[in-house]
Amino acid sequence: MDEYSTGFCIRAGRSGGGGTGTKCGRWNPTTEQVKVLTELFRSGLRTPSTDQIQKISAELSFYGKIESKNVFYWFQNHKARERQKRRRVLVDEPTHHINHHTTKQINEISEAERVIETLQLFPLNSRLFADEFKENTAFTYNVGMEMDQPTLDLRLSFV
Amino acid sequence: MDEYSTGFCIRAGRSGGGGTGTKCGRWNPTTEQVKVLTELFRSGLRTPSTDQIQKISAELSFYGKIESKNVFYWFQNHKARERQKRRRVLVDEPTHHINHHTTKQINEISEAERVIETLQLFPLNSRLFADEFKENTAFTYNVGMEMDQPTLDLRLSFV
DNA sequence: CTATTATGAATGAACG
DNA sequence: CGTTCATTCATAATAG
Repeated sequence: MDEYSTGFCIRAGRSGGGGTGTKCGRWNPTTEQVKVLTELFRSGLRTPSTDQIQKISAELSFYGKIESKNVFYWFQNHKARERQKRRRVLVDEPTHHINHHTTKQINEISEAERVIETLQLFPLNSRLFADEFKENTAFTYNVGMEMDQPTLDLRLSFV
Repeated sequence: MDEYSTGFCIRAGRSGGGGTGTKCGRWNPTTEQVKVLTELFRSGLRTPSTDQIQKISAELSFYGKIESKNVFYWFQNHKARERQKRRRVLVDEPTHHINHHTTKQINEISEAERVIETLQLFPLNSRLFADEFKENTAFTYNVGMEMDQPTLDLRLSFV
């Protein structure tokens, strides 16, 4: 239809040789990776700094191939889509209906959002994650604590 | 359940022809424009001066609607992302023995940057690009400077 | 297989 | 300049 399809994405293509399912297409996060990322997001982390991104990436690499940019995009997209949805709800909801039950967890997020502002560094530990690999052991989220990492400066430009 | 219909504001229908009226939305560069810009960037141009921007914009306007600020932003973004990308890869790719290769490339670029600093003007040959796509051939105008400037061919071995 | 959805990736624009 | 936001493109995943 449209001709403006710049289509120049990473065309993995079958680079002669083994096509061992090496789908160099796009990153396909594992369940565990998504789980961790989602947890971080729910904890309030919205825009991790470069340092954070790299640490997160490093930790998540335990579960499978991953790059920093994947983490970067993941948060970028999640935040954007969160806003997108919220926005749609607002638009979809004229000034008529006073309250709706569609605004349920949105409030939660707003709440958590504030909490993370002072999050120093998540205690990501490969061993830790490995242990809870399959077990649904509640995450040991020592948000305010540091394991053995020195108080890393991790301030978001909050106000 | 998602039926995003944020479809207001035409989707840049500036397909060559009457690009008139197409004013909403953001600039959607044509492949030709991107190609030229990329070429310039690869030639070492990183922060074009106002004059350069003006001329580049003028040149690219042949391929479609474009403003100076688009060119300005394009270079800003491209440079920033190139750097960002390099930085990530640097920290993100420990599996590879990164000799001084990376550094070498950087130096090369710095060098090229210096070179382009004196790049008088457009080393582009419009006809070349046009020829590659359609038949917009007949199209020999000079970027606003003297027409004594012979059509330089800055073609790189790339593409 | 084709159509739809979910989401990774890209990038124009702009902010601090 | 580095970072952030918004829209859009492309494609893996999944429904039909």
